[in-house]
Amino acid sequence: MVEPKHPVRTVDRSFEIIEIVQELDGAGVSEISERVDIGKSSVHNHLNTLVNREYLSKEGDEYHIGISFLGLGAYARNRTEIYDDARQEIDKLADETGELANLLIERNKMGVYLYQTEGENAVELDTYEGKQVGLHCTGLGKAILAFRPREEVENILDTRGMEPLTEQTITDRERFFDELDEIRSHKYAFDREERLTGLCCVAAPITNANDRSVGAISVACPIHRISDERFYEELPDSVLGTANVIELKHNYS
Amino acid sequence: MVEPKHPVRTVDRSFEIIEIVQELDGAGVSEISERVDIGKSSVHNHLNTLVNREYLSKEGDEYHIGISFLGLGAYARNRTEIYDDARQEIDKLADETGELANLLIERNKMGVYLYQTEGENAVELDTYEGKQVGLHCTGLGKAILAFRPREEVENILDTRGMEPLTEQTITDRERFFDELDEIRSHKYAFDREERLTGLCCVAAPITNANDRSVGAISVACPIHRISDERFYEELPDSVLGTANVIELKHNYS
DNA sequence: ACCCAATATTCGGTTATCGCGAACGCCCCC
DNA sequence: GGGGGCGTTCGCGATAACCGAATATTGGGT
Repeated sequence: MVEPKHPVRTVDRSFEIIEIVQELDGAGVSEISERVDIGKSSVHNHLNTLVNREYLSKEGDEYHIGISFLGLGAYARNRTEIYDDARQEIDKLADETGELANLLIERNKMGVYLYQTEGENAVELDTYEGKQVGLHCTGLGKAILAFRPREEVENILDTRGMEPLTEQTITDRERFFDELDEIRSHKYAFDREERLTGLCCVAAPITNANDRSVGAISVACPIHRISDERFYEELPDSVLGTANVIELKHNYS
Repeated sequence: MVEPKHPVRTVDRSFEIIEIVQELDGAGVSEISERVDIGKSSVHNHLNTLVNREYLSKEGDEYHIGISFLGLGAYARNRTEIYDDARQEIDKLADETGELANLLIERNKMGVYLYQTEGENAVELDTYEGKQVGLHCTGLGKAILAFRPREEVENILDTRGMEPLTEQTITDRERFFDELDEIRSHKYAFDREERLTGLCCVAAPITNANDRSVGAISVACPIHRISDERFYEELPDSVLGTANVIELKHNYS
């Protein structure tokens, strides 16, 4: 997390370009050149170097993210502790509930969606595998933080802040810790429009033998389509059950 | 596919380092330095620049592939024509057959595994999402090539060669084209230990409205566990059925 | 069919910076 | 407690990354 003493600027520039290509959903030389404030010729060299290595693809005059990143990404995901143990169970959870089921882990003080499966009636969302979100504003993130030492949570909030994404996002630190206490006692967390207006979810942590969270799972659904009973009883049951199975797999095999 | 006139060497070096970190499944400075033939100090600067951008992670004295690549990889996968249409059907196929079901596309004259799901009795394999393989040596690859113009296939074979991976890999070009004819007439392909000894699979192309393949799906299983009837009749039925559903989704929605 | 504008691409000179090698510091293992 | 193998820091010199202008290419409008 420490700034390198001698950063390789050229590499920084290249990844900046890659990230811009993703953000813009494909872009040409001139457009990128303006954005990164590097001359067109230089941008051109970067782009072609990356195309040559197949990390970008060139489609007409637009450059796009190449499929080679998938190999690296899937590899990184497989290296995580819980992906393999959780995957099938998430599928089942989505199947049972008909909703969108998710798996999130913490990495570098951020939440990273590792996997998601859409049930029959799943909402269409802005989440995708690999997407990073602040830990303070999702049920998943709260579930993870509830099973981390307070000082670690403080440290995460200090670094990443508590930017509100909706009117419901918790921004008061003391209230946030109260909520974590609550979550710790039930072993599941609710999210009522804290990250996205209209969206609610029920999440549960996956903890290891030392009662430290290694990730969290959730079911998400539109708030206007769900009864109180389902939200406060059925879904927590399903999510807790699934979390339990994953924990068993993870800790005793 | 053309060598850039003015490659950005520093970027090349960085990606070489990244690829070595993946190959070695995590590595330290010295080990990498020897492999890429760049001084330790320089490798160190590259590594820390990448860690800073969270594309690598540092675990003790070992550097590892970072989860950030997953965002780029998943993004690239979602941009493909058929991933979204195929995913659920592949799941069903794995469920029905109990075996390992795969989705492959062609990119840059190579086969890229986009998705795979393990059924109940699935073999453990060396494939993972994002993995690239030669198109000539898998059932999936042959299914794709069977529905491409001959000159395009020639071009692919010229570029990527026909390196044999097992004793069964087809290396004779005329025999290969005969096989493609055969595949074209049935709309499915067999692979009997052509890529991996002991492994067989049944594959079918996904074609678009112009009868050009946009990908292929398959079921893979160990050759010693399967009866002739299942291999030559049941599995082709399932695979063809699934391919058909995917084609409908893809072409008419 | 033509032209014009916008974009991608090429090329040579300049200077930032990348990589080297030596020195330092650290930790583990003998 | 010492030695060998690491990772890390630092300053110098050569390299190659960047810039800007010139050239090629593409597409759209009349």
